Amino acid sequence: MSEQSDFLDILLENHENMTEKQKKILEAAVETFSEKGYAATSTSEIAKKAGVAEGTIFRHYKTKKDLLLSIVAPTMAKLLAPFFIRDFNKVLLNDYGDFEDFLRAVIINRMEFAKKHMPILKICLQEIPFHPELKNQFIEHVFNKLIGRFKYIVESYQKKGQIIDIPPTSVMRLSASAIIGFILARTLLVPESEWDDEQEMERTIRFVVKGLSPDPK
Amino acid sequence: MSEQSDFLDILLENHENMTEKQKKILEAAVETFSEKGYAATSTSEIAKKAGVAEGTIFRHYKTKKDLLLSIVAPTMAKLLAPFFIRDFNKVLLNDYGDFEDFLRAVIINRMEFAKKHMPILKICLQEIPFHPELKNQFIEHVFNKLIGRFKYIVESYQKKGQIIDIPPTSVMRLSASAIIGFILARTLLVPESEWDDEQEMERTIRFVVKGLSPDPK
Amino acid sequence: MSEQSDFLDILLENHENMTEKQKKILEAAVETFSEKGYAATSTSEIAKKAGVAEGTIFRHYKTKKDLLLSIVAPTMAKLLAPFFIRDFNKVLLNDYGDFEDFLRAVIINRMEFAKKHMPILKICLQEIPFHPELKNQFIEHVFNKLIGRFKYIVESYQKKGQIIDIPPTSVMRLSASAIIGFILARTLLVPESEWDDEQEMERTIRFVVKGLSPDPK
Amino acid sequence: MSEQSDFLDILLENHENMTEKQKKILEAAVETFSEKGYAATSTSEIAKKAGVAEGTIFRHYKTKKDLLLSIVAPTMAKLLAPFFIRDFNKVLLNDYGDFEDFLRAVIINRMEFAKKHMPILKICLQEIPFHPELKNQFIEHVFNKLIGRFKYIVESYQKKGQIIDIPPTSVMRLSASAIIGFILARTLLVPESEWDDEQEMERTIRFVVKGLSPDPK
DNA sequence: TATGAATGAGGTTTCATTCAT
DNA sequence: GATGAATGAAACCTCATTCAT
Repeated sequence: MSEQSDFLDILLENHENMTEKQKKILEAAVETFSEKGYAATSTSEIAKKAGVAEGTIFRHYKTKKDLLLSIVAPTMAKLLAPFFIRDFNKVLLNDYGDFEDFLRAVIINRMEFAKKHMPILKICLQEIPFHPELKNQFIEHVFNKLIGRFKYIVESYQKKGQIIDIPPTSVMRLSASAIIGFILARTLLVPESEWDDEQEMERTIRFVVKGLSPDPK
Repeated sequence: MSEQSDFLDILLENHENMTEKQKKILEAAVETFSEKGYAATSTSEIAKKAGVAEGTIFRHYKTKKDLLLSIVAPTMAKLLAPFFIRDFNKVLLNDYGDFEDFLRAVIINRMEFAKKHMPILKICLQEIPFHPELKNQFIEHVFNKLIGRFKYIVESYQKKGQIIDIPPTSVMRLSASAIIGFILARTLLVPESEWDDEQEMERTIRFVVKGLSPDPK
Repeated sequence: MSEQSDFLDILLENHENMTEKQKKILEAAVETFSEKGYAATSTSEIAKKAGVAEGTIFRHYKTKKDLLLSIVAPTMAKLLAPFFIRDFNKVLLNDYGDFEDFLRAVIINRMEFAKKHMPILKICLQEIPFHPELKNQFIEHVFNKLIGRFKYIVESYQKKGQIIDIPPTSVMRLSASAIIGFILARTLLVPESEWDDEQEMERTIRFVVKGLSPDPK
Repeated sequence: MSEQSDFLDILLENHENMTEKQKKILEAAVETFSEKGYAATSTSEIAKKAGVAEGTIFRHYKTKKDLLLSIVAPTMAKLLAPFFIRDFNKVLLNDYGDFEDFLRAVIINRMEFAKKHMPILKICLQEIPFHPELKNQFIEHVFNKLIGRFKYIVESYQKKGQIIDIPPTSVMRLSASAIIGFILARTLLVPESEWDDEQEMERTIRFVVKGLSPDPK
């Protein structure tokens, strides 16, 4: 399954009846927003890149902001959170005995996801701070649901004595920092340099696992 | 020393001969760029907020981009890196025996710095990805110098057997992730909620220290 | 007979083969043109209000202007003048002895007409000044025919010594001003306030009759 | 005193500090709005006619609507009503014994006013029905004040036995219809034809005076 | 016949920048 | 140095109209 079609599958989940041109518009918008930022992108640029007339954009999206939301909102509401949660369920059902195995699965999974959807994720990251609606959507659909799931998982590992006894939110913050830092370092800072993926991942996992391990009695 | 004057001190280091109006322009620009993003901010808006005429901005800064650079560049070149390095020197001279003490000092120091200069840091974070000059400046003046310093420090602690034997860049990535994650969580995600600063900091320090500690032989 | 069907009857006089959609389009156009003015009304708005596709309008009316003309032209050519003339004939055939009786009949008749077709009349009033074709049509089909008829009637009353001996056009101007002023005051200025229709009409009739009565010898 | 400068005097009453270009914009806007209607006039057309850049319009008037209001509102608030009232005062102070003399003065005065400001009056007439703010302003600043004044005058003539004893509003309606009908016939319908101004005016005055005269006892 | 996606010209408005004062 | 009117290119958006289905 190619990245392209996968991306469209996701954005199309509820809009199967999408024109070819509309798809082109979405693709062009994602690419340009990601490269230059939302505010610095002009609709005429998107139209040109999509190979459509500028008016066509506004037939499908009432405003430029609408176009942004139609990219970011489903990414957060239907893509990020559900995927996350589904993965976590899978992870739980598989009943990884070790926190380490669980962490490894999550990192690999999210890493792949990030690689596939980097442009759209970059847009989210860049625009959420400037658009209160997006911020609210993020908190509601992503953050809160994430916390709920994570709390349950962490507590189960804490009961097993594999994680130190601190609030699950703190566990989440520390783990997420490491994972996101790993992804960002990988994709943004050193995109082409010497970087042993396998090794760095192992180092990250070891770091988190040891960092969160309980003190010996 | 008030935050205001401190901010201006920094941006003024090389431009002692700055008019009152110019200072007002800088302040207004920082505030607005931070709130709405560079591309979404109009110069007329800055002028209004600064209480100057629209033309006055262009008397001091040839273009709007110039204004951005005059905020971000010195922040990175003279503010971020030098401060960092100076602190590190202090830290080293004081010869903290424990890596833990060193880490604690760094976190407290950077935390204060971030609190004081949040708007300007937000601008950097948001705009660096879209402006190649800034990206280069960042890598050259901040990232590379940081790595140089850090490498030296990490290796000294590795020699003391307090840090696991992995590449200093990995140590830096893992530590920085935790610190930056701590700061972002503190300032962006939970700006007003229940958050025990002291405790969370201790948890973060413990996490990094344990996470980087060498395996027992 | 409902107002709706009556309206369509009139506009349909020569176009018996009008589809249901076409009727809907005409109704929607009349309503919207009247509310917002021709230039400020978009064809898509009409389409939406009529419940048809945007393209359907242009299947029946080559241009937007065509749509306007197809409303205004028949209203003037077949609706306004003929009705007027027919009434006048009736009036004359009945041979009202008194100018006063004649005037009363005209006012009542036109008042009812105006109430029934206010939107379409408003469109005519608003758009005639901006469209030379309409202006010509108005002068040719309404104004000139009206004058011809009126001249004959006025002269007959002048012969009877019931109207002062001034040019019929002046009589027409003065009478029309009073009648139109009456209708506008009634429909536009005081649409809901205290207004005794019966009494105001009597006052208007008395005003015109006395105003046009010959000087006593 | 030329019509041009007079017009600007009026619109400038409160804005003495108006750019030359701004005046040009106002003139061009009045001319074009009057000719083609507000909605059918483009700002680029106004700019071209005024000999300024399109942006210049929006430096002085935030929106196109603003430009309309800046023409119509003062015309109604400061021009129409006050002039009217001042004239009426003059008229009263001069203590015209006869209602006929009073009427003659009013007709002449308003006729001149209409001739001078026809374009701007046409704009008012055309646009008030489509803009609720304007409608309210008209009722508040023109209509209500007019009624107040007129009531007083009419009643004084009714006491003198020169006007029939009907409500002053009815007197006003009938008189205004005749005057406005006179002006419109003169300026719109027969702008160039054979029309003896002097005679038509006398006929109108006679018509109103006789039409409103009390019944002989 | 009816549709509605697509168009592109043109509409209103914004904005960085210039320049006479 | 400071102003703010002026600019004109370009931004976002609308709309009458066309055309493949």
